[in-house]
Amino acid sequence: MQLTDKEKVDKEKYETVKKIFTAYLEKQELRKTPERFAILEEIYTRGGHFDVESLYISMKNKNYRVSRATVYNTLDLLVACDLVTKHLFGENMARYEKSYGYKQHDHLICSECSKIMEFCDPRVQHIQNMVGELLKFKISHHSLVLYGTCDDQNCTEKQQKNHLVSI
Amino acid sequence: MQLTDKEKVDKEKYETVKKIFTAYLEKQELRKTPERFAILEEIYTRGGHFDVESLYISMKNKNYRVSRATVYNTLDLLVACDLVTKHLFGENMARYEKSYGYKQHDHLICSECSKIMEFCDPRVQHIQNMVGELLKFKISHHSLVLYGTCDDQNCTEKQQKNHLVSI
DNA sequence: CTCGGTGCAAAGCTTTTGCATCCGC
DNA sequence: GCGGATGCAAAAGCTTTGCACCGAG
Repeated sequence: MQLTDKEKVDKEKYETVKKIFTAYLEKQELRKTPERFAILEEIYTRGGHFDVESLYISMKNKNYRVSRATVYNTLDLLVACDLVTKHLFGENMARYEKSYGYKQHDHLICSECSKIMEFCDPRVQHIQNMVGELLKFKISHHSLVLYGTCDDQNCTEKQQKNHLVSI
Repeated sequence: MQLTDKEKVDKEKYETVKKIFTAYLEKQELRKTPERFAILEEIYTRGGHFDVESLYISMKNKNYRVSRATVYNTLDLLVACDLVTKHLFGENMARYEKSYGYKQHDHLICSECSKIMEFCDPRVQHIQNMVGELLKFKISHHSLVLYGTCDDQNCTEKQQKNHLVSI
């Protein structure tokens, strides 16, 4: 079977994160189970932001035998070793995002069509450093989300939730 | 009964927000029910951040007959007319905060003891404006939360969740 | 009098937990 | 083979919904 360029890149990236995850599991004396790697692979070969249920469904659709419990458990491990980032975008549900090899960024969400966009601004880091020093906090990470409505022609049409696009 | 200075200020502030809420209800052609005002009063006479359950319990303890459904419904209205702000601080539960007469601020949360602190930095507003223009979004609001650990002597002792302090 | 709002309880949804079984080490 | 990890299902926790009744306009 022929792979597209994008699929090749994803596959290579997966090989790298697999090594990182393996090292993490060994250091923490956790077992290298096939489920854990299957979940990591699924995350790194699919695109953009996702929630637990859609990841679970994707794997079920591929006839992979996993349980929600294992998905939740593995996501916690992946967040702990910085391969995945967890977001709470004002919904009552967590969203996740692969984070290895992607530069730090923040999010902008359309309240109408739920489109998610990303942006970088170094000032966020400056604020984080300054406020941490001022209030004597060791800041580990931050979450900046801008909420608004986008200009998209399509926006008002597709009011469907969970329709996600990244730039 | 004698009121303290702080209680007087709270009472005066409540009179103001009561007018704002009344105007909002009239404009939206919603009914001015006693429950709605009782909830508003409870919020503006108690301090800091709160969650739905603690607000509900507070009112129950005062023998006020309310239902959780009404609390949720009224909070939505108060958020809609900008008298209350809703936050999702990375817990699976919403936190609320009275917002009339308080200047815009962002939050800093201690991952160990759940202490919540507040800070202001005008650069956040600048970032919001710039990014909105750049990506063609009409930004309505934002959420910036810094996560870390505080220096407090007490911090590691009181690992209890939900212990909140504001500055 | 009308019908929007309320209280109560049941249902919904995401996430966590308990337990028997499985399999990495 | 031991003990951590898994799958499944049940439970937990926050929020929403359905329905009969109440009361604001």
